[in-house]
Amino acid sequence: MFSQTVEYAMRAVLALAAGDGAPMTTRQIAETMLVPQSYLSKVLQALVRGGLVYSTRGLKGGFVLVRSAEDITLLQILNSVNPLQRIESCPLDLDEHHTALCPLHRRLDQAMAMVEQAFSTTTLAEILSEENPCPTLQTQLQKLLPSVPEPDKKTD
Amino acid sequence: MFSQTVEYAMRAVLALAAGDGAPMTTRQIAETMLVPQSYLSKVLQALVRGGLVYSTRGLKGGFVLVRSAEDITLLQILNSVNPLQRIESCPLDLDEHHTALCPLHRRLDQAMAMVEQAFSTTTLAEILSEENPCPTLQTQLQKLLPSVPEPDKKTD
DNA sequence: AGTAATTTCGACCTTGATATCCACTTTAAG
DNA sequence: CTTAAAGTGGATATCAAGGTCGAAATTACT
Repeated sequence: MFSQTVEYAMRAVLALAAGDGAPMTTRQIAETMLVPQSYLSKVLQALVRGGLVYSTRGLKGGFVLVRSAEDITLLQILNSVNPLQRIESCPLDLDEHHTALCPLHRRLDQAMAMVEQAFSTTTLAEILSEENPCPTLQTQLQKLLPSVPEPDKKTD
Repeated sequence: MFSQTVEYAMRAVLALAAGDGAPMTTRQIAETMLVPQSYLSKVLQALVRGGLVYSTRGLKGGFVLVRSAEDITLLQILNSVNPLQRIESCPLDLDEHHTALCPLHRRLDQAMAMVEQAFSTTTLAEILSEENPCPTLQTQLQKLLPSVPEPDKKTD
């Protein structure tokens, strides 16, 4: 239901949010998040155009988040890459005179509204603060950024 | 978020449910639901393979619903055309040892779960029973099937 | 200042999936 | 046996996903 590009975009922004403030290069993001590097550069450009990340070229350049993790929602990421377009009017209705949707498209639109609602209330900070049962991400991040703390692991 | 094919499939099944029990031809469905006829035949085949509609060839042939409108959900239509695949395990986690999803994919999967839930509890009968503010569909249906009643229109 | 190294940016190219059309074959009714 | 239908396969177009490569920008080092 969500495209590969959306997956990559979310991983990329998550990587930036998880790191220290320093610019991350495409390669760094690609390696930590296991995303094809050459495609990631396009996704990142979409995020730049979407106003979510800022890019600086040249040595020590890379990508940084424009806002802090608390102010970035999943919906913003989705929208800068695959804008979620709600159903405005019933595609079956030729003359767009009335505002109400037919029952079918009301359901379809409601489904999208639910996703929109859920994603618009989920911030990156929220995601990062939850205990993270994805070991790969932590491992990759630690390889790259020694400042990132180890995950709270149950001492067994 | 939903493909064109899904749109067409839902329109087609809705057309069948709205008609009398007699087989409808691809052309009839295409004209009532404003779907490209030549593509619709492929969508209908997917619905046949999905077990939702039954087809008979030859003269007086066409498509009929296998079950009644009360027993067909939007999810079944979606699944026979674009199977909604939930996220089973975090794509970042190479070795699939643990069951829990990471926070990001938990959200993505929750979004799909909501859609799945909404679609699985919506039947065709439910959609048909609501007052229908989509005039085009009614008009087209009446052209084809005189037995279909006029929509409840406020007598003005 | 000049140059080399690093990195994004942008423009093409390939591949695969989706959407659409058309012609031919098969099936069934009369 | 004719005719009306679904079924099937192939041709085509468009879009998404991914790759390649060179140009432009920026920093660092003489």
